[in-house]
Amino acid sequence: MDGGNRRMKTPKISEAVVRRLPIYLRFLNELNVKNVHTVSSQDLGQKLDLNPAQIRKDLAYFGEFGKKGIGYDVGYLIEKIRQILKLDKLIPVALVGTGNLGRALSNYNAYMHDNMKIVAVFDADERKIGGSLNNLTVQPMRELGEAIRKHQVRIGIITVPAAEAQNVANQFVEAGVEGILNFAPIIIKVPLTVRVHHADLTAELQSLAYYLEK
Amino acid sequence: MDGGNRRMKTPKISEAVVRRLPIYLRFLNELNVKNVHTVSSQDLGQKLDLNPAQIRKDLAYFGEFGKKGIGYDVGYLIEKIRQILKLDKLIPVALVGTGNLGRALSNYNAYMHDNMKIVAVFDADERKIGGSLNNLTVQPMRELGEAIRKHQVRIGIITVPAAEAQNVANQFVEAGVEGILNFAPIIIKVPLTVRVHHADLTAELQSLAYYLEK
DNA sequence: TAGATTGTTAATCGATTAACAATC
DNA sequence: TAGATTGTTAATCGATTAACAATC
Repeated sequence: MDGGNRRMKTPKISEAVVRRLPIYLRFLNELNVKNVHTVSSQDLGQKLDLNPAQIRKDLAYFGEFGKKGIGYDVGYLIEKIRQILKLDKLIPVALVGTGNLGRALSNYNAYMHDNMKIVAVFDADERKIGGSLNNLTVQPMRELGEAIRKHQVRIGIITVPAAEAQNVANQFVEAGVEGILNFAPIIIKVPLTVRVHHADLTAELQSLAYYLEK
Repeated sequence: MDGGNRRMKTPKISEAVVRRLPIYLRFLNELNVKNVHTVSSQDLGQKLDLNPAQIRKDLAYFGEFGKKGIGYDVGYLIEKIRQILKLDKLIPVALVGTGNLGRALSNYNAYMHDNMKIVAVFDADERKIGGSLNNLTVQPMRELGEAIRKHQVRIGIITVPAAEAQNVANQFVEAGVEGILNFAPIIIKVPLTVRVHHADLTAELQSLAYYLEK
């Protein structure tokens, strides 16, 4: 289902593991800012509400980054996780949909995500086109393909209404995007070669309701 | 770790199951709008990229909602899932942080989430106070406790910078909120009686990078 | 009746946690 | 050396999927 084992550099990393790496990275960056140079799986587990054994196991999938009896060097581990997540080189990102959510994300992005950079923004609404968003000019949808190829965009973000999301996804795929982060409340269909993550804010909120008393 | 088995109405429902219920609900609502009256686990699985057996099993935790040989009645299943998720009665929600993300969510909310309603919004920035957000007036933080009690707010949404998130969470907890949806990129600590969901947009995006080729 | 599809049990698969030898 | 902590194996736990009797 994976289409053959690429380079077999890593055996078979589960999604759960990959999703925890950014969490580790973020906390390590905090430690780094505070000039903390060493951290144990114990410390990490405590702060992140995770089992220390799990953290060690997660990291061990990718190499031996720690020192027995000591722990992990913060700077070194940051470097390694950034490599694993491919955040050690610039990843150009495009965004479609310049509503509140789109604007929120491009601000977020402007200073938060090391090496992921929104390089083009699009909107289907003629009135929004030509407007400015975080130093970028909002472009019409018809320019999407060309702009994506020109900037070598690898990841697309969808912040449009559900009814338009599949259409936008198709255009992203057509233009050669490798990954999509979809905020529209709908399951979009793409070829197996394209990875989709679904940030489902409504589902997040509704599932929270389940845990209310009575 | 759960503090005893409450009413034992349901045996022990996993988080994974609960997170899928809103997905089912949303698609069922779409069918309902299209006047589709019956749906099979097969159909659902196809549209939602899930195994039909899993869908049947998920639903079976809560009762026998289908008819053998026929499938599920769309309207009836909607009603049942809404009950399970406690969306059959109004759930008042408060939001702290009226930046782009906060504004995006309150718009979203205004028309999307059946029976979850943002009834109060707050900001720490004096300049934002008194402003209007989706028919609500932005209130200062000092009014949070009183407003939450007055409106019987049960869920709090945090859309403030990481540095302030724990503080806001504390105030939510203090005021008696039962669940928190946290958008700040930090793990917040709350008593076990309060449920926290973490919508980690940065992590979502960064983990996507892992799946890029090369 | 024949065909379809549920609810549920059993089988499989995968992820988390515990335990501990290795070693800094 | 004694204490601490990793990397890793084994044990446990939990979730997904397959299979099928029941039945509409």
